[in-house]
Amino acid sequence: MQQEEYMDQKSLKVACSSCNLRELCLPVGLSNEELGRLDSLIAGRRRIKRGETLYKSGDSFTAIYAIRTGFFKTEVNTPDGREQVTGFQMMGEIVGLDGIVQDHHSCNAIALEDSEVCIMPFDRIEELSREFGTLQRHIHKIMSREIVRDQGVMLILGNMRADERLAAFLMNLVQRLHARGFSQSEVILRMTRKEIGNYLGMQLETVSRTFSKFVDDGIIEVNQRHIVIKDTDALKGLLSVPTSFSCSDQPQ
Amino acid sequence: MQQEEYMDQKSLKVACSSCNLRELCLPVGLSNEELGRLDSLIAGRRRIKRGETLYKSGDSFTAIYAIRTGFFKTEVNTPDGREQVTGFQMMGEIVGLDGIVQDHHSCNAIALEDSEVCIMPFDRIEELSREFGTLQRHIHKIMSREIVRDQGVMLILGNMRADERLAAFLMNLVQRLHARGFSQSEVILRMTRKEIGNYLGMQLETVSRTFSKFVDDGIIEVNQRHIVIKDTDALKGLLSVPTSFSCSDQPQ
DNA sequence: CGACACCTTGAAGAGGTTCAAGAAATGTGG
DNA sequence: CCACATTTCTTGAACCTCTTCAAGGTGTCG
Repeated sequence: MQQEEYMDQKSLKVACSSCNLRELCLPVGLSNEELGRLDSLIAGRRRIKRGETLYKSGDSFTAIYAIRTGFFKTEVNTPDGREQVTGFQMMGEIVGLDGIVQDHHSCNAIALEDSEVCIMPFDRIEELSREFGTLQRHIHKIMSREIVRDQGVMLILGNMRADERLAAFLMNLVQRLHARGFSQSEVILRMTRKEIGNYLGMQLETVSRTFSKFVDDGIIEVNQRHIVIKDTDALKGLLSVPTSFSCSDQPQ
Repeated sequence: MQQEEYMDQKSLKVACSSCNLRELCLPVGLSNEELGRLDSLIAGRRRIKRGETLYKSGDSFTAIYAIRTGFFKTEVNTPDGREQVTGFQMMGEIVGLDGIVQDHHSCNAIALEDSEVCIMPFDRIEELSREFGTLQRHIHKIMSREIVRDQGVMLILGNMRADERLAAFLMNLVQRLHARGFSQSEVILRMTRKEIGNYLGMQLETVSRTFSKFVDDGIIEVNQRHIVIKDTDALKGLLSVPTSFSCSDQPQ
């Protein structure tokens, strides 16, 4: 099942220095020399098919992963069968940081579409971090960003009503996609209503109904998973807070 | 207002090596030599009176703080006046990690009782981290622990009903206090019903009512902020998940 | 001792859940 | 490539948990 398809490093040119995500991923702000050294940090790549797990709760922690292509969700499970989606991750984003503290992962990372990740062994990261202050600082920022993102999710879950939650979710998604060169007003959702609802602390029926309400209000168009945002201001207005508060994206 | 009461480092013996929290705080697992060097990491201490802020959203980030005595809450604010309590921190725990990513803090840290913290300038931490792999790893674990804790809060906010949330909150609090040598069955709450409610995504009236229900069921005794847990199993039973899932505490 | 913040409890109401049914899309195997 | 099974999505209606509004009680601090 979990056949690890490690790629030959040379033949597939696994290199941050030539990756078109280098502005979004780990290497941000590194010098050319540092960037060259960084390439040695990638142990290889791995393809994960839709529905398969990159890692799951309890797996021993060895590496963090940079998403090259595709889309993931992370979820925590409880022994009594409940689960909570803790985030959706797209290309250029890093997953796996949850595993550091216990040397085992504490959540599952599941591909929502066929995906590919760069494998970055964590000892190697720590090693290089001791050498390069820039990389060290960058790793710290990535972890801090995750903490700040989580604060934003708590705000959504603790303070907002259904329509505000969904508006915040959509705005956040579109913003992150826009930073990657995609449309500011269109999204193809990679997750089901159920997964959205679980993430936002509501039932799938409520998600569906709220989408329908947005359509009635002329704010969006919905065709299954294809969402067109017709009135961005109205969507922002539902939050009445700057759209940055729950941004999982690279700020600096 | 924000008069920074830096203490003389020598006169007050600001030293991890002689701190009675060293088993819970930063120095965990360091050798004696490392521990000696670590002392140089503490730039001093600061006292924060009840109600005052250690740092607030927008403050420039210079240091993280180890709580020596007292109790804090962290909260994020939105421009439209809403706020969300993102955590309660007690002695031996670290606050301030939210500031790394933007070089400015993204939340407020407010003392819920007269408190004292150790100031640990972050450049100094990064410097020493490059030297000591043990410290480096430890910093990474602290940040990862915060991420895992936040996942637990998301689970509470996204999946649980009022009574489950409050039970989880109480269990978590008591557990962390127990690890610090306090009673396993008694707590003096340092926060108001309103703050508990805000943290748990419910109204203060619901918190109050749920406490009353627990009392009726013989699970706890309540005298204002003094809580006695009479039936730990019943409290755990309300969760039906191991009590570790939302633990903000030092696992390893 | 009085002012203020905090807590409790009741009653009415709203937002969201749950249950149910049907429609649409997707995937599978022949 | 089509037919069938399965998953996903939408919508309705009843119900329930939690919120909101209100009032009174309790504790605390100057």
